[in-house]
Amino acid sequence: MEFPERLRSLRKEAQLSQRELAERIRVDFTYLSKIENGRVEPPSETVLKNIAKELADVLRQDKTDLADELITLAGKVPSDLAEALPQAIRFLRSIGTDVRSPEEWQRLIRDSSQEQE
Amino acid sequence: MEFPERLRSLRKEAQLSQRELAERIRVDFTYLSKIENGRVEPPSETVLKNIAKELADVLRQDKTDLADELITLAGKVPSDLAEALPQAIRFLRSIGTDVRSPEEWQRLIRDSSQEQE
DNA sequence: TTTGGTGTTGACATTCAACTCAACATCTTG
DNA sequence: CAAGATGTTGAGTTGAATGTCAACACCAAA
Repeated sequence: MEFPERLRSLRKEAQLSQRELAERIRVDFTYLSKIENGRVEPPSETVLKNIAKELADVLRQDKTDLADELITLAGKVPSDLAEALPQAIRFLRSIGTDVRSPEEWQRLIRDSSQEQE
Repeated sequence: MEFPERLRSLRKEAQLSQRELAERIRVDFTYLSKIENGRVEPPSETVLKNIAKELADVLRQDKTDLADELITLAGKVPSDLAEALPQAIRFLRSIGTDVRSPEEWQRLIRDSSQEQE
């Protein structure tokens, strides 16, 4: 699911109108509408975090996890994670991972989940 | 070493003047000066890649590696890597890595280098 | 001492992300 | 139908990112 649909889905799950959610996160509600319709780019990390906070609150989910989901779905990199990334890239290269290949990540996920069986 | 000094160092290593490098990457040479003096933010990923290409060419280094070094030093995330990142985050979480902790990355690097001994 | 090569600076230009605002459409329920 | 709640759209705003341009300073060699 892409970002706009995911956001709308979460908002409805939380049973909030665009106006309600928008007021809580202090943006104009018409902006939310455009976001949910993909008429504009996903919002800033700040707004995404605010959204995640409110929704996680209502839905009793983990705030950080939800923020990361939304931020990465939005095609961005959580800024605090970005700070750790130079290290991360070096590490992944050192173990021979092609850090640019989603397929390879898929494979790693499969491998690691099998280890736990 | 921070980005500005690293860039100047590489440029000198390649024995290029600011004007020479700037012309090759098609930006104004005064912009390079400001970058090397930290008077402005590091340039866009596009410019960084162009810089990496020229310098890697002269210095006979790997273009992608140099680009990644410069881009991450500049506090940015290589855009093609960013695309793989949602997968990456899920994987790293699945094996219990705190993806926000540079110290943890350090530890992983140490561990993996020991494995190879 | 002036000339050519180099680097620095301040002021400005341009573009774009990230919104707001006013107006309108639609839905629904008494 | 009327009226409140909800959602959509187009046009405009604003500040930050990403540069350019003109001017000047420095230095080494001819």
